[in-house]
Amino acid sequence: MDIVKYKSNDRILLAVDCIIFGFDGQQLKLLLIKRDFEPQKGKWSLVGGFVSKNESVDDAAIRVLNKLTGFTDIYMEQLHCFGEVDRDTAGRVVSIAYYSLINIANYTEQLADDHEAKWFEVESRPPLIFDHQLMVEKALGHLREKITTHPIGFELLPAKFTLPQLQSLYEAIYGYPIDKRNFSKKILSLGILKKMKDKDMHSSKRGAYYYTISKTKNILLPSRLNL
Amino acid sequence: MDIVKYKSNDRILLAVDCIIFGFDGQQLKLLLIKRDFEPQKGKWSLVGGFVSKNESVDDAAIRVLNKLTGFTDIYMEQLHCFGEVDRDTAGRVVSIAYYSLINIANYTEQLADDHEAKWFEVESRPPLIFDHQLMVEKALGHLREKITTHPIGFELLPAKFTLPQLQSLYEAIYGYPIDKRNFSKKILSLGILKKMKDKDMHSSKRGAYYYTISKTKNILLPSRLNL
DNA sequence: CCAAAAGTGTTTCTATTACACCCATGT
DNA sequence: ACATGGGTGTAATAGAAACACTTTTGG
Repeated sequence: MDIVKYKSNDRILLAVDCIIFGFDGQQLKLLLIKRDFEPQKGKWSLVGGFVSKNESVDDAAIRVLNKLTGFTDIYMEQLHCFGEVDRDTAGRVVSIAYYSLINIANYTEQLADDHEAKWFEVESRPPLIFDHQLMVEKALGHLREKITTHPIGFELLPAKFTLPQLQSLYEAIYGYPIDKRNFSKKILSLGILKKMKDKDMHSSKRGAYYYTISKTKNILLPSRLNL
Repeated sequence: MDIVKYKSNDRILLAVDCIIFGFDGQQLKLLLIKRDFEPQKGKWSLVGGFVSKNESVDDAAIRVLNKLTGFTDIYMEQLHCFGEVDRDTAGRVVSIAYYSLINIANYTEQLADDHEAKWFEVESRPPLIFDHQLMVEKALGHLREKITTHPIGFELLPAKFTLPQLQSLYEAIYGYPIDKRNFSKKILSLGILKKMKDKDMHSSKRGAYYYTISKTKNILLPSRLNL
């Protein structure tokens, strides 16, 4: 198969780990699993897995995420390669971290039970194994940056969402409150939201109009949001 | 040494590749080498090397760069992991790409000759092996983004530089001209440059004042440059 | 004295921020 | 009728962009 083979003996175990964000309407959440193998069995951990020889690293990340959630078509982005020699206590493993945004409503209790997975509020997450804390922190920073320059927040919400919901999401990610007049002005000025005729009547008596993201538009923001 | 060993057989060759940027006063340059081993021997390539089992991925990148340039203390940042199955025609190799900024003046002809290395203008670089083109494009995008939010441009210049030099650098990276009045206003307003008493008399009869970056200051920009 | 690059301010315009009241409805 | 969250506009401020002339000095 290979025409030339490299001589190096330093083959290394490659893993992917996935920082999975969700949003429950109030808070930014993180999906963690109870690790079911040694070392550190029983501790909370990001979802991960080894990259096999005949799959791309991206595919491995997709596979790992799909196994846990059953979803395909998940927003996922490579974050960083974590390559310290002793990051995994059981041997040399280099890990490529990905983060993904999923609509928490699609994630059932059943799925969580099957994998001993649990959603944690990001800010009060438990201790994690290895360098997974580092990964989460880095992912958070990236997410905050990304959401100000690209319209990815919608991935965390249902297909139909209200402006107050979207604003809560931004507030949860940024960690501070935003003026709602300025928020709606700016978000709507992007021209990527389409107002629906119907309203969400759950959150208030008056109801809040639903919006959808109009996929026809180019999803690159002209500038940063600066909220 | 290991308490627990993972069972996976899918150990993979891990490489690092380095996109090395330099600036000659006019143009943004890229340091490439003539590959001296198969496959693709004789083609232009980024500098790279395999990650050995007992060094971190970051250390491998530093080692590779140091071997080529002799420099330590180089600005270097991890870019992305390239993990397609067939990216390397000689076998499964996953590569972690780094980009680095070096002061081209410190790089001697001797060093270049020793490694069959050559500086190319970024915009007219030769065809590169494997997915190295992709890596360069991604690095360029990152560099453009990074230089608008962090004061890293100085890494490409000598310790003493003039404002016109710094502006040329930004222009080379952005690929378009900048108004010099707005540029100096903005750069100086950051408060991280220190004006020297002496001038660079090479570029004009009048001479241009030298500046240095005052390392005492925090090197995080308060905001983006937006030039 | 002239060519060539360095240096410097003001105005216009655009984007961001701050801020408060009315609306619709279920109870 | 009232409490609750939804929706909306304007004025002040700050930042970005556009723009042209004077200075210095080697040749």
